[in-house]
Parts: sequence; structure tokens; C-alpha cells
Amino acid sequence: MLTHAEENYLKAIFKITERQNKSASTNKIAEYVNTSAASVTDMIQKLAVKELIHYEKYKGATLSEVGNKLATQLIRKHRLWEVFLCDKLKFPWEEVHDIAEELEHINSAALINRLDNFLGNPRFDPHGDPIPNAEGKFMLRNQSTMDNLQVGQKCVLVGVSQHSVPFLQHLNSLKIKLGTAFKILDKLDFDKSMKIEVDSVNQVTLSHTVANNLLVKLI
Amino acid sequence: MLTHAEENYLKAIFKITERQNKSASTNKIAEYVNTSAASVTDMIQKLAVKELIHYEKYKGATLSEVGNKLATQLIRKHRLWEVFLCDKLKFPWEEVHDIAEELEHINSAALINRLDNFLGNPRFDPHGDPIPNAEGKFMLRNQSTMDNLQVGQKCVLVGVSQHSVPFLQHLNSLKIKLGTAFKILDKLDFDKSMKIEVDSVNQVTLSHTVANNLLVKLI
DNA sequence: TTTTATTTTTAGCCATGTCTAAATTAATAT
DNA sequence: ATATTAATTTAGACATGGCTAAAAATAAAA
Ligand SMILES: [Mn+2]
Ligand SMILES: [Mn+2]
Ligand SMILES: [Mn+2]
Ligand SMILES: [Mn+2]
Repeated sequence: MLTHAEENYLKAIFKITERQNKSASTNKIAEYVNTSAASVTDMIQKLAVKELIHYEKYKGATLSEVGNKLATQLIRKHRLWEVFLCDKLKFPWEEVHDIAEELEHINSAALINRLDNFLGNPRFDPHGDPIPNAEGKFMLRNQSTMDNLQVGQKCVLVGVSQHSVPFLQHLNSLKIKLGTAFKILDKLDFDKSMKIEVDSVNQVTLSHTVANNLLVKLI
Repeated sequence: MLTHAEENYLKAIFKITERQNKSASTNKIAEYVNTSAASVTDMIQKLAVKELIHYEKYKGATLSEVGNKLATQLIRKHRLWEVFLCDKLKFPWEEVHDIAEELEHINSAALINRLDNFLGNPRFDPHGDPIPNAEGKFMLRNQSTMDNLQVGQKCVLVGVSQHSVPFLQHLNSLKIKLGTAFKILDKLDFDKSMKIEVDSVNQVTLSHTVANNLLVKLI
């Protein structure tokens, strides 16, 4: 079985390599697991020996088949626990990540499958991220970031690509949550900020940084 | 904060010293945390430095005030998770201990208090053990072990003082669970076994070992 | 193409928690 | 009271995962 630390590294590599099609650099991993680059080199050498990752000196790491499977199961556990915390225990969405970060390491297939069932087999977590099923399969939504929309277009929030507490709290204060409907009223050229109508009620201005982290579906 | 290992040691010392009023021996602790006596000596010396236990060479360990508080909170977490696993996820009572053994180490007061609330503030776990509240207080039931009852007396099962999988499965096969009502039909002198009527329906014979591990309340 | 800056690796060190074997102390038996 | 047995502690070692500082390799700039 894997240690706590090994699991965190696998998950970091998974997330880093998820979108871009290149290997995860030592520094990037260090940033994710919050340690020094030297420690990362140590660990990825060990993970390479265990054949959980592919690693070439100075060229970063990518997950092996096995490593990918393990990382996917971790993601599954993490996101299911987040659903539990939000749906059942009524935690606000900005508080669940850190707790799920610990819960994800609990090792019991029976537990996670019963939990999945108890939660009604949810397919997305409280931040709109897809939840892999027991076989590791999950759906990718066709979505775009809000800053790509044009004036006049309407959309619904389906996810956020940033999970920091301040960012999510900012959305709370704007009464923006998953499912919220928007209409683009205006886009300012010089700072790329956007004027938005929220749920056909109030109007808010979003910085480009915010708009760029909102994942939306056109309607 | 405490490490995983430190927490397990505190819990072991708590359980060992819970009933008897003497200190926990090195060997007994080793048995509980499943390591060597040498490792225990190492660890209890460290715990003593941190003032979580009182320790005198060759004389075993007892919890300090602080250590006792921490151990009690661990017990609280362990038992609440067990309730969650049984009540919500429908695990059989013999499967919950090992999982709770991991879950108890998750560190979040908010989590455990919300969980407590979600479960309806249960006061006993699936094995009939009392659950300390957030302040560490818990009720002690007046109970006796079944082997103390006399022929003709009636009682209800309120707890089990052994949590091993085979023991609990044996009870399952006898259709005995918390709340089951009994009537003592006969006590055999030579092997101390007991003939019992279960829920006014079927009759079973219990060995002394079994009867001695059943905690009952007279009715 | 050199020089400079950045990234990555190596080397040496430390803390935690474990182990086995040997030494010491306490408890039991003769 | 002494000898034997059992419990406990010490000593020395190892694996894991982290650190800092220095060396080496790669990338970027001049
Ligand atoms: Mn984690
Ligand atoms: Mn999430
Ligand atoms: Mn434990
Ligand atoms: Mn229990």
C-alpha cells in the first residue's frame, strides 16, 4: 500500500499533467505538495522505482498506468467526501477541500462504495469537478471559462477552476454558486473586466481573474 | 498537534487504565498498539516529556490531565464514526471498528461536531459504548455481564465488551444484537454455560466466554 | 556563443517510529 | 536468600520523508 505522502505526490502529478500534455516538473510538484524541490526529487525517484511514474532525470514525471489508476481513485475519494461534507454536513463549499484532503487517504473500498451509494452516486463535486466512478471513468463536460463569452450571451455556472478560500468566499459575497445563471452585459477592453447580470436580478463586475476561473455552459 | 502514532498510544493507555485503577504496563501497551515493548518504552518516554502521560521507569504509564482529554476526544471521534458507518452507510457492526480506527485521526473540530449533529447526537456507539460529548463527558450505564444473572431473570442487551469480528459474527448468527431481550432459562454448573431464551422466540446456549462479554440491563 | 539565471539533483543532516539483541531491573520460585 | 524467569529498558540499526547548502544541468539572455 501507499503512504500518505506517496499518495499526495501521485495526486499532484495527476493534476499537473491532467490538462497539458507534458510531464510535471520538479518545481511544479514541489509547489503542489508544498515542499522543497530536493524532497520532490527524492520522492519521484522512489515512485519511479515502484513504477508508479515515468521519470527521466531533469525531465520531470508522468504517471504510469498503475499510478494513474491510483491517482484517479484518490480523486474519486476526495470528491465524494466533499459531496458528503457539503450535502450532508452542510459545510460551505470553501471549507470542504482541506478536510477532504485528509479523508481521501482512508483506505477502504467498501467504505467509498457505500459512501458513493449513500450520496446517490453524484457525478460532480461541490466545485463542479467530475467524480470518477469505481472503475475510474468520469465524464468531461463541454464548458468554457466565462471570459471567453461575448456580450449578450447567457450561461450557467457549472464549475470553478480555483478552489482557494478567498476566491470562493468572494463568489459567496456575489451570490454566485453552481447553477447560477448569467448574462454578459459588457466587456471592458482595457482591463478585461466584465459586467454581468446574475440570476436576472443583480449586476456585478468581475475582474478578468475571476471570470477566467468560472467554468460555464452556454444556454 | 499529535501524530497518528502518538494518538494510538494515548488511546491504548486510556483503554488499559479505564477500568483498573493502576498504570498501563509496557507489555500491555505493546499488545494494544501491536508493536514491540522496546518501541513502547521509546514512545512513552517521549509522551512523558510532552507531559501527556505520567511515567516512571519500570512502573508503566498513566494519562495526564491533558492526555486524558485528548484520548477522550479520540474515543468520541471513533465512536461517532462508527455510528455513521452503521446507521448511515449500513455497515454491519463487526466491520466498523477498523475503518473508524483510521477515521478517528482526522483532525477537525468542525467536522466532528457537525457529524455529531448529523447523527442526532447519539449517546452510544453500535457496540453500546458511550460517546463522550464535545466537553468529554459521557454517561456510564449501570449494567452487568450476563453471566452474573440468575435463572428466571430477564434482561436486554445494551453492549458488548469484546469487539472482535468472530465474536460479533457469532452473535449475528444467534440473532443477538443491541436491544435483544433475554430470559435466563438455565445455568450449567460444570462449564458455566447458560441456556437463554432470545426475544421470546428461540433458545440458545451460550458459553461462559460469550455470556461474560454480553453487557445487559435487567428488566 | 558565451554568460547569466533558473531548475534540478546530490550530499549531508535531522526527526519519527520501528526493529532486534543485549543489559538491567523486578518478580517468582526453590 | 538465592536462583530463575519475566518484564522493561538501552543500544544500535533501519526506513520514511523532510530540510539546507552546494554542485550540476538546462534554459534564457546578451
Ligand atoms: Mn492529501
Ligand atoms: Mn472539489
Ligand atoms: Mn487509530
Ligand atoms: Mn465501538
